[in-house]
Amino acid sequence: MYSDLLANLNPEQCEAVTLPPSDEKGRSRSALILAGAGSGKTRVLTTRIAWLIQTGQASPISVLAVTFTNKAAKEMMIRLAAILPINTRGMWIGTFHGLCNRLLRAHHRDAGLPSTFQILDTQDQLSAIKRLLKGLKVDDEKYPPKQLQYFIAHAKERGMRAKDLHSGDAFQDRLAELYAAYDEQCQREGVVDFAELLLRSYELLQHHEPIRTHYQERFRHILIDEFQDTNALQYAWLKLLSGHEGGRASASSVFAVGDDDQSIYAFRGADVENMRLYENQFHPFMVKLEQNYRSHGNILDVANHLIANNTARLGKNLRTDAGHGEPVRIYEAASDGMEAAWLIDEIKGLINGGISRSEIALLYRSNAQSRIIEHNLFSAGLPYRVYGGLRFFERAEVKHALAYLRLLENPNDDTSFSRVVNFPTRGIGARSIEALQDAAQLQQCSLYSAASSLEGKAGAALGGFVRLVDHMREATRHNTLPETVEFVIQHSGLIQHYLSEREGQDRVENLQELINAATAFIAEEGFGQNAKAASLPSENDAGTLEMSPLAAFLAHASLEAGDNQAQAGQDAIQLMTVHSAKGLEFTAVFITGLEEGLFPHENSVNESNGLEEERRLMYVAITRAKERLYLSHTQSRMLHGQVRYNMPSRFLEELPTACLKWLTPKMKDARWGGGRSGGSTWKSGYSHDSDDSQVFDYEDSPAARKPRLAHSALSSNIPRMAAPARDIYPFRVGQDVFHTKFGEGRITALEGLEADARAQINFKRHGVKWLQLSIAKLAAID
DNA sequence: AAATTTCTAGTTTTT
DNA sequence: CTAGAAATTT
Repeated sequence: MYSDLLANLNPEQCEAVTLPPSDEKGRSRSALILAGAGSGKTRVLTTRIAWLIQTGQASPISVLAVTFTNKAAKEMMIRLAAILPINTRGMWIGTFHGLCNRLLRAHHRDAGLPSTFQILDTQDQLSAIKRLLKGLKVDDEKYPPKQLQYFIAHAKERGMRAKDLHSGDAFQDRLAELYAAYDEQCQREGVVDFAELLLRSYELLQHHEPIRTHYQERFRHILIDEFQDTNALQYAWLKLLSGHEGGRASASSVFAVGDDDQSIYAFRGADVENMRLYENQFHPFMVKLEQNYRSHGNILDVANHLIANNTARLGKNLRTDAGHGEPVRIYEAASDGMEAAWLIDEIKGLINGGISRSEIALLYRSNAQSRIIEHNLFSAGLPYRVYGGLRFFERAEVKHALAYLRLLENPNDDTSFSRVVNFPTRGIGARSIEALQDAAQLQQCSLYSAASSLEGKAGAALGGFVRLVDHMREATRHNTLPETVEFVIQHSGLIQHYLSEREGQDRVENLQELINAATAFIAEEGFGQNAKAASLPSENDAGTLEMSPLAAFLAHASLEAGDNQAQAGQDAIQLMTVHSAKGLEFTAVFITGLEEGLFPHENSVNESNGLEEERRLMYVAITRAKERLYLSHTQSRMLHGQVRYNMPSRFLEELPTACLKWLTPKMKDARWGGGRSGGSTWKSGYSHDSDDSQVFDYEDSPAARKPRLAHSALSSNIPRMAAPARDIYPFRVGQDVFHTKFGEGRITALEGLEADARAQINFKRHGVKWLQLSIAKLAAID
């Protein structure tokens, strides 16, 4: 009986799960679930699928569930398998890219792709672009490969082909030409980049009516997670596949779950606007999930209060049944080193208090900030784990091995060819490659085919390489996947190369690990033995059936780059950027580096809507915490080899004071009569104890009430250790100054020493400027 | 082809 | 400052 499915849901969740997928006339109805942080979003999504199936309203094969990350897809799969008695393998649950890959494999002919097409990851794409520019003799100073890569990706994310782009601007038009050339190159080589997976499958559905109809009729129930992160192309794809394009009579029921307040990927093309578009075009039922099961009251209040500063929200307020809990603690340090030292102290306290290390997260806005924290954790002997960085399938040695494997599948993949033609070195230098590229250009064929046609010494070496690859392909024809991987690692000479290298031990291990990964892949995906019998019979219309295990493994390697340096099992403190913390939760969370310029980041302040995205980022960070939340900032920080003095983040000003507890005294200051928000000055005193007897409350502390004028900090009775480097400057951050030409302004940063010393000043009339202190005539205003 | 020096650009990230 | 790329030397 399906009622136990719903037994543990609150009324909102229950309403969402049981929304009718169609009305009494049999027309489909869609839904938009606004799911706040920690409101049980994944649970609603999976229960919805289970409910549809168990009530007989949907068969497993009529369900399509889309997520953004493999992790989310896997989690949904596991949870579903636990609820449903059926085999979930036949269901289409996966990432946009994974599902599109599946679609394109099944219909590669109609999509205009070879059956062996390979997927380029971001690195591969960049090297393909570099190669393209070189071949076309394009000045890569004027057209930086990175910029072209961005241009292409963004065009594709908006559904634009090169032919759709003509601006009249010569530079833009040239970029579009290069985009066209890039697409031609990819087509020739039989490779697709990430955005192409989506665009190509969109076009497949668009141009092939029978295929489109087939999938439209099959997928009667489409569910989408993290809807706020969709880009224009993904939205169009959804609209087409669900049959909402052009008002088709029997559209599918779409169930979208998202949180506009957690949209933090606009910088890579995500568009929250899709939520409003969806509302207007799909006319969905709307349900808000505002009950939070994660955080204590004070933490939620802080989050709600902060995010209320954003305009253009769909509007939502989280509430909890848990008590207020601890106040949110704020700490001001004199330097980044001091901040890290305080973190260590506080963490030790938490651990002594019984919180396990893996339940403590240290968050920062940018990766560069992790270094000093890591250093201090290391010195203190506290185990930690840093998220982000190189993942397994992105490591150079692994990519080399994969390149050989890809050549077995698809010899026309010039990116892979270039990567390993001379690695390990076999006497094929830059000159030979150039000759080869010319030959390939002339014959309009791949480097691989051109290699056999080349004469002379270079030709001999290249011929050797081609024969090596051909030999490996022949020899492994009847091998299992792990055997093939092992054979290639051995016979390509990769293992020998790294064995003879001084620091190659780790790389050798990673290559060995690749064989294990292949073994695990076979076991998990059920390739080889009786997996086919186990899957649903209706799967043969599309899916993994006609893919060779090697092709599937290569796609898997591109689409799922694997874990970051997972020190799994170890109980370690978690370090990561705020972005990568999305979707996670911890008992105790520290948000560090809350300074103007860092968080919000200086680059985003000038972007349109940049500040609101930064604020959402802060909202995401805050809502990761279950019981304890700490916010810290410092007066000075080493950045790019220079000491910088930043003001406290404006976000600190936007928090409700009743929920806060200052571990260091704070001083209130006069504000601008208008203009930018924030702009308080903080007293520079600080207590080394994090003992609560030293705690100062925002409004009530004696230090806060005592007026302290700008320059008094220099001559003050404040503890000396507070601001060691400050006396170097005749001014300080936060001070108001007068300039003969620019008028009144406030110092927002100081940097450089002696003759180099300069101040960043926010002038009332003339905006933000950097002025050399040795030149500019500045007078302090009392 | 490997080793060394010089230069340069430094948000956020998944697929 | 400092990682990674590019240029240059050996």
